[in-house]
Amino acid sequence: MELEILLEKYFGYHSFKTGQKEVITSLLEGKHTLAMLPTGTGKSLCYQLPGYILKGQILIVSPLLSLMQDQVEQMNRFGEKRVVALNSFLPVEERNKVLNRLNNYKYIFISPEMLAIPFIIRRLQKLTVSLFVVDEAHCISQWGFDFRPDYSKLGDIRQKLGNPLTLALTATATMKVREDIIASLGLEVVNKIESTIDRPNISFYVEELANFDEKQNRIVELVSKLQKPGIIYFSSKKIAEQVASLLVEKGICQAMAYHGGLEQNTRILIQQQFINDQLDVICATSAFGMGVNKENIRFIIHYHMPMQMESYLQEIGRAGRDGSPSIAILLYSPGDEQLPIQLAEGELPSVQQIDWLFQQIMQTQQLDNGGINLHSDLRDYGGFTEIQWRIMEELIHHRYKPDISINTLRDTISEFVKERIRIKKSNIFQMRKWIESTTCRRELILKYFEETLTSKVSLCCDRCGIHLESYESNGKLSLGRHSDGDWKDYLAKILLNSEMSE
DNA sequence: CGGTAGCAAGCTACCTTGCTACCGGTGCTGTAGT
Repeated sequence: MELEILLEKYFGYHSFKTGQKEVITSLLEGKHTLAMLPTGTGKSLCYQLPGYILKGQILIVSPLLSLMQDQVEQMNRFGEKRVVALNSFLPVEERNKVLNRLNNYKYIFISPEMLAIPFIIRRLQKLTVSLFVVDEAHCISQWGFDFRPDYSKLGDIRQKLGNPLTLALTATATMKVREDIIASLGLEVVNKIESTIDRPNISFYVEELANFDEKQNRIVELVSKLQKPGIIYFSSKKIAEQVASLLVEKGICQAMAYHGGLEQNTRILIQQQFINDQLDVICATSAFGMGVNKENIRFIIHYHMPMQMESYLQEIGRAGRDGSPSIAILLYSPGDEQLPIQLAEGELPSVQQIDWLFQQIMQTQQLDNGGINLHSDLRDYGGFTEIQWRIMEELIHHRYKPDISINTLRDTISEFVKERIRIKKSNIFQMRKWIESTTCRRELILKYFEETLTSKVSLCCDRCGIHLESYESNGKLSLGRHSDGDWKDYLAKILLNSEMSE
């Protein structure tokens, strides 16, 4: 009862959404908690409310600067001023001020990278962190092994902060990812609160097309007929821009491309315009989506397949937050899996590069108790990308021990890299298996997340095709991609049927 | 793997064809003074 009073007092809500109270109760009982709650169920309340009960600071690890800024602004609007985002947005002078009076803040948002800086940890150690929160905790597993290695240091940091009570929040995590999160954070006993990942109002549709041109034409067709707004996902910044221009030139919709290559301000502007309904369609790379709270997204089209089922689920999960019927369409051409495979291989250093680097180390460097000193010239000569080089630095630093030989070190690192590529390829293969499968797509996704489908939804997927079959039996329409007008009618019928079934 | 940019050869006088090399996604970040 007491929790409801706090909820009303500080947030103005009368009742909790699914899972919130359970998570908060678990934390207040002192249990480390892994909460898997669907997006849009107010995950941030799960750490904000305990802040009014627990003494000391709430430290929230967040993956994106923009996400932190949003949270801080939102909390300020709710009247909570003791909030700060400790990151590189904060000018140095101000950052020092904040660091000198951290005690005045109740909620501290921080990136894993900043959290890895010894100077920052020393400051944080002076506080009493009563709750350590990892927001979007699947990033530990998705990014921690290579792209953002600081994600894998959170366990050490937790320990340095005195093993505080911990909350890991995510919307999509397989059993394996949940295990990664728990192991990486060094948690022993964990209370898991999990809700289904199924989104019954999102239908699945996979369509095979011969090539690039067909895909492009199909996108034009689909976007002109589908109810908007929507997002189209690409694995290439250039193609995202091309398609956005094409859609605008043809007068089909207000579209803009969104990817990591754009200026930070431009990105914020485009996202805002989309949220405010000034844009119908975003042609995006995987950079788009985290923290986008838009209720009425009606379709998600995949021009390229994502690199794993988790990413796919996260991306399509941005549709239909309002509960109305929405559709996820994936366009596939044979051989599409080659692009993600190339991306996966290119992210990690190759075995050849590793061998070369260790040759250089053996020829030119002396080992001392400080470990291996890597000269940055080697990066350029060895043709390492920024990410590959950082992975090498991390691995060498992390796995070097004075009592192992340099050859052993090289071999362990090579093995690690090979294993990572094997896992990534297997994720891509899983994705392709789903695309090619002839059975119910929803059932397969749930199976992938170790869930079973309990009740069949009326608008499921192209494989279930209940509505499609009944449609065809009228002898008029089919969902073939050659039937221009039919598609619109088909969707109209989908929407009508679902309204009736509600 | 598949698309494309850039260049050279081939064929005929400006355009086509063919070869090669290359690219493809996600984000964070301490500083100054001794």
